[in-house]
Amino acid sequence: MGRPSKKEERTEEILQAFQRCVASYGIEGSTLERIAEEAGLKRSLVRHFVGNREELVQKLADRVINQSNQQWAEFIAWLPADNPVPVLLEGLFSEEHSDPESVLVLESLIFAAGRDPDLQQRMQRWMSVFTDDIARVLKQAFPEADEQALASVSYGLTSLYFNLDSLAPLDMSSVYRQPARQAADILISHLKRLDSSGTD
Amino acid sequence: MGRPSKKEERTEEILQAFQRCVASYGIEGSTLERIAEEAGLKRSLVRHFVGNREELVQKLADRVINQSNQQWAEFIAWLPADNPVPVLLEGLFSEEHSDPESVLVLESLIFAAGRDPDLQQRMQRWMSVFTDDIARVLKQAFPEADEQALASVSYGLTSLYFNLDSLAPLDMSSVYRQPARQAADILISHLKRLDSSGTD
DNA sequence: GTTTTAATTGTCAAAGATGACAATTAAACT
DNA sequence: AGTTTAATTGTCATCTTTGACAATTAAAAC
Repeated sequence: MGRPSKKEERTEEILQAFQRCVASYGIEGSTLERIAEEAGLKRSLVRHFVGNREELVQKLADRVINQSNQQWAEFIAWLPADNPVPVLLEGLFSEEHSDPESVLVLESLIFAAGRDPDLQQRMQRWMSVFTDDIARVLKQAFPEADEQALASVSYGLTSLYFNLDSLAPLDMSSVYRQPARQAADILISHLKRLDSSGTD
Repeated sequence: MGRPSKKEERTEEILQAFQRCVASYGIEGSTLERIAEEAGLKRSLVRHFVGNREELVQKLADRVINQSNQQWAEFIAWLPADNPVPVLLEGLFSEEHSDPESVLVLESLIFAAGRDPDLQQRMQRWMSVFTDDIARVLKQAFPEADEQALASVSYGLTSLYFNLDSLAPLDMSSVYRQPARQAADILISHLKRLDSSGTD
């Protein structure tokens, strides 16, 4: 009985609004007032549903990290067993699949990790999962390539991917997307050459 | 006559302190109070010498961009005419030459450029100079390589360089420096293969 | 319609950040 | 010593952000 709770939806709306704010103003620049306005709510409601500022940031981090982990895991699992590399590159560098906002939020979290040991550990792990998963896919496609080369190419792809979105505020993605993609191709072609057993 | 002015030194000290603050708290998180404390001065003095917050940010941007441009120009000019590429890579990826603080500040400026059209233009130009200069050096070393490949490798090196420093808050540079360096080598080796006239 | 539960609104005080300015002190020069 | 210039200190009013909580309204069950 009693009035039905909107806690879950509201929390979701608020965290989404927070995410948008962080993407354009950064964590420190996202005041409760701004978040509330972005969510179309009163500030009191933000506090009522999600808590104080500290909890808000904590929950945003949880949400973003979990969401990213999940989407990434799905993406990796969804890659075709047969010839995964071109699909991987498409997913990382095509305009349709790009999501600068999420990446900017993740970067803000990495930045904030500098003064939050807990967050630092989580983002370290998050980063490792990213490069390790890529390395695993590459290893499968190029089994003869040595581990160092695989690790380097994985890291290289990661750098190219993140850098592209971190330059989003400059509004030059149209200029840099193609070079990023081509640089990725070059890194991959290096593995192809190392691996003459190439099914690729 | 009269008491000698310390405006220049103080301004310098304040902007350096601001820079340190930005590197760990971001632009929005750098309050005048914090900057003053970091500089070992009273807040009134910060205002007295540099002006209000707006001017402070403006002058920081000027300083960082100009300083970066100048150091970069010197670095490029200082490269040996003979075999510049290995020295270029050393400068970009060796631990001794790394300066994460400056890069973090530049990234904060790029981030802030999202809501400041003026700054956006300046950072666009700054970014272009960076990649174009690298492309010029590579062009000289590999004259036969096609322009697209040169542009892609230049952008790739830039991404690897920036990403390495932007991960500084994670305190994993010791892990990622070598992969970054090796990925850079892979990109370069691609140009070598394209350019059989290689003096390199 | 009464009860119950929770969303929603509104307000107030405390803390933090900023801007402005008066008062004082320090370092030069004559 | 006196003058001049500017650094330095201190304070006050204002604005913003935040936290806390009371009062009201809305939606369900009975």
